[in-house]
Amino acid sequence: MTPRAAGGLSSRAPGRPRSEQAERAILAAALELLGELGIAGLTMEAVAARAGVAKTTVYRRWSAKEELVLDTLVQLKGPLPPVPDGPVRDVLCQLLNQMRAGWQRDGTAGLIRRLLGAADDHPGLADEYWRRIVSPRRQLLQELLVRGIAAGLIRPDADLDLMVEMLVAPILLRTVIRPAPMTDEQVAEIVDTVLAGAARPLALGVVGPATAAEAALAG
Amino acid sequence: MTPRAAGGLSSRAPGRPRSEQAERAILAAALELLGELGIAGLTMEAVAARAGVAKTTVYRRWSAKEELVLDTLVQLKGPLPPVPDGPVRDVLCQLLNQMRAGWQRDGTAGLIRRLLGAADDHPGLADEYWRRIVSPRRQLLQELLVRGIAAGLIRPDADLDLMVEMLVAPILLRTVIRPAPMTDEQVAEIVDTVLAGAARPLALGVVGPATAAEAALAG
DNA sequence: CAGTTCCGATACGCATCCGTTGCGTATATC
DNA sequence: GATATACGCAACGGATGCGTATCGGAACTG
Repeated sequence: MTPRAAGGLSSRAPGRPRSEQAERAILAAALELLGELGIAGLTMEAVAARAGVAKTTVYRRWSAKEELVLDTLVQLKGPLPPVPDGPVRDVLCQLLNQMRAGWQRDGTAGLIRRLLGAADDHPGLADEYWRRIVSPRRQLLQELLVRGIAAGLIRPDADLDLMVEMLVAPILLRTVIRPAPMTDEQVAEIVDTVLAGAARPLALGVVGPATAAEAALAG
Repeated sequence: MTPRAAGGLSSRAPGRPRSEQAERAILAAALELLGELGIAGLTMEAVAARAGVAKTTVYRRWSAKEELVLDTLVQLKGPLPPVPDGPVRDVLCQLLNQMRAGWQRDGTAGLIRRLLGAADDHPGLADEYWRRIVSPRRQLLQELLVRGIAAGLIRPDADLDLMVEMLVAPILLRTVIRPAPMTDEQVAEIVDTVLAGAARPLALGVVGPATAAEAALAG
């Protein structure tokens, strides 16, 4: 589509070149407005205004609103944080606190809430976000849990998918779904709880006596 | 406002009375459309059409769209399910599976996602939903955990708020945020994990040796 | 300088939706 | 029957937003 893609070596295309600064400004403005107003609330006029650019300049690059929104989300990916070395338990705390900080930054929580609400209108967008951003980080946690199995910290037949969700979901709830304060100690509490549960041989042996005591107390 | 509120005993207000059937049809249609299209997508014309009613009939009862939406949500409350008797662990499984079934019914998940996305536009609506629907059920779970403390199943200084969220959040994630299959066994797994973590005296004694073993393995 | 493309500004056509109004008809009380 | 209200239908004014079109000027190539 773009003439720039064709001319690799020789002469550039004739005419005034497109301003790359305008392109960056448009994407930045779109990202902001996306978090503030959501997909439905975002308007091309507002994007152009905040970017300090005429509406025609936006439409010259993205022929429709949905294309702009998709490119805006794609630029979000960011590099995966490197996995630090150390005991699995401490690394888990560290990574989860990192996620928490990310969700609490700026308007990130609002942006994710907006995307959730619009997931049914634009399934492609939500899938893209999940594929590019969520899945890799989830994969990373899961590999960490595998290390935990090797270290004898987690029983080998544990449901790792479920464990990852038990680690992430409470933090997601307190940062994105229903923002509320959350301390490092609480994150550690979550990690220790999940690890304690994953170390348990098969549950019934542990829960049995307690419920028996309770039954005796109730009866 | 309504003349019906004034005339308690004697004569009814003059003129043709309002159709209560139309009122029910409007609320039902609004609820459906709210789940399908969200607050922003819901239009008064669509509500009237689906209810089989003229638009004026809607505006005669609710003077604006937001008022209709609020009344639509309020009718959702439904009675709190009675707390069954039995061992805390089993009752927890039962209640959580009940919540899971509720979220998986019909378009409930979509409705909640829509509300989440619109929470920033209409903070009053989200608060109302939380106050009327979420909080009572959360309170119920918390009281159940108090019973668990009395039974010696949970250590007395446990963070009950956090525990409730650790129980609910993973289910919320798999039913509302990112719908995926979930079995009764997985719900039980969550309950047992959280209970195992809450029984632990103070964590460090349990995690210590495992990380030590891991450190020996890594070094 | 000639040719080409980008840019900003403005205006437009088209569609959607909110909330209102007018009118003829239906259903109630006195 | 007189009166008062609700109902369905249709149309309207006002606002918003998408995507397009036009125009003068700016930037870059040969």
